[in-house]
Amino acid sequence: MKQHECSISFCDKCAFETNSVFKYLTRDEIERLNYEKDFRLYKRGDILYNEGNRISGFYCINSGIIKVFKTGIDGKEQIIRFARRGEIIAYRSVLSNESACTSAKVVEDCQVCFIPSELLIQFVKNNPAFSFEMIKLTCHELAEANSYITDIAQKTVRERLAEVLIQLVKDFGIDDQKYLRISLTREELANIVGTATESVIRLLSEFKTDKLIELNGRRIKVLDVKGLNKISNIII
Amino acid sequence: MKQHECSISFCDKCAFETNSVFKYLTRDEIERLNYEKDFRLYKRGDILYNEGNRISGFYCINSGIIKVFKTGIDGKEQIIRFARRGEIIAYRSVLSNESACTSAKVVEDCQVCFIPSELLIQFVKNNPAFSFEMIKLTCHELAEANSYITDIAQKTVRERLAEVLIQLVKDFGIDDQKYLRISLTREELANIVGTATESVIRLLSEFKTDKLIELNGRRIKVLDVKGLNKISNIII
DNA sequence: CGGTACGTTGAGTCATATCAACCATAGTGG
DNA sequence: CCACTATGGTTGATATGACTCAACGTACCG
Repeated sequence: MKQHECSISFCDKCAFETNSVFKYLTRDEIERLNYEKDFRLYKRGDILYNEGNRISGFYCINSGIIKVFKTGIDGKEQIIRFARRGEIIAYRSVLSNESACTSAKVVEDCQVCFIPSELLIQFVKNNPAFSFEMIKLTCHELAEANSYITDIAQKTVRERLAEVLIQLVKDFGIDDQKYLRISLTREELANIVGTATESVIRLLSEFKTDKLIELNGRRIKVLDVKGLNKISNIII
Repeated sequence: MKQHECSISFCDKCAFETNSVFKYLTRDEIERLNYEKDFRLYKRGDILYNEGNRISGFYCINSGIIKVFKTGIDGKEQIIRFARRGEIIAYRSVLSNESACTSAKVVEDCQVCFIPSELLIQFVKNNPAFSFEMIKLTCHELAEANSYITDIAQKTVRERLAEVLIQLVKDFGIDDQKYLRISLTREELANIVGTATESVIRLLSEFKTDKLIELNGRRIKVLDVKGLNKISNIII
């Protein structure tokens, strides 16, 4: 878990570029944020915090990708969500003043800002507009979580894998060669879907046979989003 | 979906008795709440609102039990949570100004108060203490949802059913004869666990054989919480 | 009394997990 | 430079948990 100090663009610039919740802070508040934040670099595999940790602040991601997960039976990870540029993690534990109920690990090398707990609490308590946005953010995550519960409970692994691929396309996009802009190990994919690594491998190669995707090691080329949608049985 | 008007104790009294979020409102605010709320009665099976509805307010439960669920493949319900005395539902949709992402149906006859959207939004925008409590509430639900995702993804149906029974004991308690204070159909149990009705029936009768529970129609007597805990493989 | 909703049981099937073996790749250290 | 190890990917064989389908029992209700 290496950390390096270095400089980064001011928070106000970043907040507007990324459309983050910090957009709703006042000029003074964002100055304080800028002053008190701690800029850090992390490499793939680094852990930001672990389930059960009492944490003294939360993180805003400037670049890179973080996975947020819970650890279940015999250490198997269940990935809850990914966080990328402009998104914040660990704010839940700060706000409810509980120890972390998830862990966070770097998927793609990251630049993040660490922000002390007190600051978030003060902003929430003093700035109603910001507070309202935080509520919306949390509500949004809650809606997603509920819908994921329904999916996992009712859909087959095949349907869920197709859905996860579509979701990854929506969240991270594809490059000009149609390659997904996030690359995960088979095990990580399995830990999103909630299945065994071998099942992911088999299903991916089925999708490949059906010309829905192409595989190049860890890189996935998405050929037929409509086809995947059909498989995933998305409820509108 | 029958509704009746009638009188009920003032909100301030109720809020303190039930320890609800409304405890954090000012005297003036709770007066307004009291004045603008609409008291209603619902019977088992009544629907408060449906997924996709645009709703003009939210509900505070005074007595009875409501199930909040999402509708999945071919109409199968996935129960997300229950709400009981002092708890509020549908606030998520109000706050994020989206149509409902769940439905709500009465499990045990209810007295509820219907509160117009504007009121909640005003309270949240003007009362930081209340707003902070709303954030905590949402964060708490989020933590529970995340942990349920992990459970469904990683545990067997048997483990989950045991866990659900324990959770129901925690939430609703047992009477002096050790009967669970909520009675659900087998199908409803299945819709919490995320499985088929028949599977619940078979597993319940296994639990009965193993002297963990006793069954009397819809009523469940919980004999051995420790045993259920062991089966459920609870992660501390 | 028939109707409807719920509960139960058995049999058969299938998706998915598990176990095991093997390959590819990259990094490490002597 | 090569053996060594770790990590990730793949495939096949096998086991089994859980679902589906179907039949039937039970109980309440108008």
